[in-house]
Amino acid sequence: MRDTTAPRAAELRIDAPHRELLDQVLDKWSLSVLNELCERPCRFNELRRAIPAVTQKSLTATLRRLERNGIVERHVVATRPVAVEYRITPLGKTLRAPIDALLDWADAQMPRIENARRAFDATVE
Amino acid sequence: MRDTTAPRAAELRIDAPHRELLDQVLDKWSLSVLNELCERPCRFNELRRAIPAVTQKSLTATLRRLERNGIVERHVVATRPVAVEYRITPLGKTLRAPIDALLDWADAQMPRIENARRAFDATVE
DNA sequence: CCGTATCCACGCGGATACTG
DNA sequence: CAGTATCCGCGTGGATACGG
Repeated sequence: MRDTTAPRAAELRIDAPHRELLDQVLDKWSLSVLNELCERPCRFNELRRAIPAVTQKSLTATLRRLERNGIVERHVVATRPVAVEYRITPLGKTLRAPIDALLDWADAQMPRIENARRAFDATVE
Repeated sequence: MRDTTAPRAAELRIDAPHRELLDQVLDKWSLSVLNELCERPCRFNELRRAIPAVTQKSLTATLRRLERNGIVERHVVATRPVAVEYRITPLGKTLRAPIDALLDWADAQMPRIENARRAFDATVE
């Protein structure tokens, strides 16, 4: 919680580490992956099926990035062939609330946004 | 507001329009711009000075995108030379809360994230 | 099943120069 | 002052093929 008593704002600095973190955590496929893993642990190919548009390469990259940031865990079960299960971590769960806030915002404001886009596109034609 | 009465999760769909909207609103420079404009209306070059790392081209693009989505307004004062003032709109202000939630999360969890990164990088070396 | 390796196209964003 | 125009490198992400 940042200081809300300060009359001046300006303390809302978006520095490089912040930006980088948000980029890693909010990138193209992360939200979908997080969404799935918030419900249940998933195998790699379960995730692929749940998110049909993602390629294998991108899904691997997304999972590695989230793992590196401590958002998901990777569990390898040494069967033949191997089974790999991905789970959300406690740290990852703390991301749920702010992401939900963002998605709620998007849901709520989407009509106004679309109006604004139409209006803008009309003036520029 | 999504339906919070549903016991099941899985309703947290991230579809293409959602992703596109978030991409437009959370892109590389938008947070910094929004941050400035939440405090006060700004001229173009005021914004450049406030965000030294942004190029003219990128700042223009960011402002156009935000304007198109109804997040900021552009006011041209017909002096010589022209003055252009950018302001946040009421719609834009509704973005503040979810973005703050995200930045608060980043502030709070940054140490844990950095630990996770070090641990991960150590195992992979 | 769960990846890695390779190739390639495309678009973003920076640098620079110029204009009303 | 507030942009537009142009060029260009570089990373990201898709397609495809192969490996443990």
